[in-house]
Amino acid sequence: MKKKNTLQEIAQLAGVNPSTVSRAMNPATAHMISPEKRKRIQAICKKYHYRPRLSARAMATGKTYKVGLVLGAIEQDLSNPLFALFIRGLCGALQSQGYALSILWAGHPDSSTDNETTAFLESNAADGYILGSAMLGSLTREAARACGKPVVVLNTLQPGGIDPEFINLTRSCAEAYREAWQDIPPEYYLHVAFFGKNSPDSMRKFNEVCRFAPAKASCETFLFDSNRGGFAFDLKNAEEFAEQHLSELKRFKVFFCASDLTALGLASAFQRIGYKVGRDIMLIGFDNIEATFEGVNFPTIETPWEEAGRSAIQALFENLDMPKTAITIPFQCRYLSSSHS
Amino acid sequence: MKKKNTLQEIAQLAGVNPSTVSRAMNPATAHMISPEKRKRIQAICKKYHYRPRLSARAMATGKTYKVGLVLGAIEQDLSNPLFALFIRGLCGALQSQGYALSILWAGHPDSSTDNETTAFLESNAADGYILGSAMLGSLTREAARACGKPVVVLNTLQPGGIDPEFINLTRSCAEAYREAWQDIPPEYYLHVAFFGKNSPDSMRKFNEVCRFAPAKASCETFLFDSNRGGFAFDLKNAEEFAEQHLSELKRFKVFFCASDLTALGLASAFQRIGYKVGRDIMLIGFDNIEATFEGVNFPTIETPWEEAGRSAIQALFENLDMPKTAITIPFQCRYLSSSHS
DNA sequence: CTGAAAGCGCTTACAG
DNA sequence: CTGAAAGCGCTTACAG
Repeated sequence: MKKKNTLQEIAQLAGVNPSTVSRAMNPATAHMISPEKRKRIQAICKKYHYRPRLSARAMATGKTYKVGLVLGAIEQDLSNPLFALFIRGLCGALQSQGYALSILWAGHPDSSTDNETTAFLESNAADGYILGSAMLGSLTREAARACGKPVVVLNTLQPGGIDPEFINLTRSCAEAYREAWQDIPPEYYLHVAFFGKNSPDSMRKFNEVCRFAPAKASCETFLFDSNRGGFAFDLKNAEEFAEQHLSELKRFKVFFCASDLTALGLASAFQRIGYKVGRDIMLIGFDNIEATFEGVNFPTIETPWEEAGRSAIQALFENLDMPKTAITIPFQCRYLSSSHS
Repeated sequence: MKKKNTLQEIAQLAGVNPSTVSRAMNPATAHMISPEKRKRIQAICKKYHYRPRLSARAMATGKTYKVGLVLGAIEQDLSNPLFALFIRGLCGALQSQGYALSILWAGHPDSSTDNETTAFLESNAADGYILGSAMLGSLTREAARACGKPVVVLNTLQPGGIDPEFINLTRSCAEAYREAWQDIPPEYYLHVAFFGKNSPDSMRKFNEVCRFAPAKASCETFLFDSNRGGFAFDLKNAEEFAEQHLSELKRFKVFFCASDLTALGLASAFQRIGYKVGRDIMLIGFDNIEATFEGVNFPTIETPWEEAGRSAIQALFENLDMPKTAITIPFQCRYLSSSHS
């Protein structure tokens, strides 16, 4: 079947007006066409692999059917498996509506790619944007602000607070940490530590841990500077640090960990000296990677990244007309007790 | 400055014909306009943050200014830091030409997202496609074949051979392995092993190692089944396996490793028994992650992923008109001796 | 070098 | 339920 290229040609083949074909092919208007005619038209379209050309439809409707994901340090953002889940959420929600995700590499702040990004934003290349990285140049942020389209910022990655001009997608771990504390026997309250890589993200998590600590509890920190970058080294880095500081670490019974990988590293170190996780020490992970691949055997706190991606898209679609409201879309982390695996 | 939305408005402001504005704004035609007029028009456009709307331009030119990256198992593909480099290469090359990358999640083979992908491909949503994953449904592959647009397949991920209907981006490690062997003292030729995770990718690497082995050399394999998925565990998995098989491993002097991470795991295991890498044993890594973050202290084989991304785009652009030629675009791996760090 | 006009392939009031 | 027509905002021969 040779591919037919335009509405016109299909209309001729079907012996109807192009507008009839158009209506039959659009789910939103298909009901206007009599069932027999609709079926016949759709059959012809399928036969010739015809679909309305997206750019023509875009021109006619004023939409672009694109949402732009603006990334700064691609190599960092994209190499996190959890970010991949977020993207999957974005793509899933978009594609079911006939939209697609466009990646915009804003490069390093204020580089030439920053300008390309600005150009992209100013050329109405998408109906909405998602700022997915903390590493964005001011030019890019400014252009996003001025583009007249709704913008979602991923606030987990954003050290600052709520941005009044954007739609803020924020992570809320309150409930999860509260539940985690409830699982800790009170006799351990004075033997709780936070363990993880020294990073702003860890500090934020530590603050949350403290915020929801019971009255008589306390929490110390063990933060290691990672000489090797990338989360692929998190496990090993954690293990090495733990081995070096085992004598101090042994004073504690419970560890809130910055990630599942650091928790696994800590576990390895303890296992080497015969400690058993769950018996001698208690670990509470934070989903970093583990949950995407297999069950964990200690409790962890899960961030519903895919769901967050879907929420981001939903928020964009709901704000297509009134772009610049200060909105906060929280997504709740969940505490998963160890039995979940 | 209120944003001006159309060529018309800008033309009025500048007191010229819309076509003159159009020409002044397009780098390819700007030379047709007298310098003074051009400057004046460009200044006005900048002042009002005006750029020609991409979808209108697309309609007029018949291009889409998009290239689609078709991904199957997003969570796998995107979570590899090296794939991120590939994407950076794609985005960089595209953006400098006014193009953007669209992500297409084809989902699990033959699921409903497969249909969405087909719909996307049939609606002329991009000027070319890159099949970035081995995990693609047959529907998707078929649609890519039929879409009348150039298609690049990433052949490193493809177990099969060259596909005559696509542009094949293939990795060539011949030269790198040849050089690697040259660095190995002949007295070790009978004490060489390949070490890595048991996977098709490892097997292909092992085959290459053997193919370029000197006449009197031999190479055994040590492949471990990874009980934990994801490359974040590669290091730890390798280390554990190596510790369990240390007595056998000690028979060897040289290890070709499937990745830098597995090499690091192996190194850890040997270090625990006092061996020193570079003195007692020789490791040859394969860039998996390490090189993106820091120098390695053993030789490795680097795949120029970002360059590969740029090559993919170049190949697409060169084949916009004659899409279905069997083309092979090789990208050469490089052997990096340990001195490079 | 610049303008007037046709046209890209759809969608969607409007009329019947 | 269907058709004829206008229009979305650009680009690009064509004419001058």
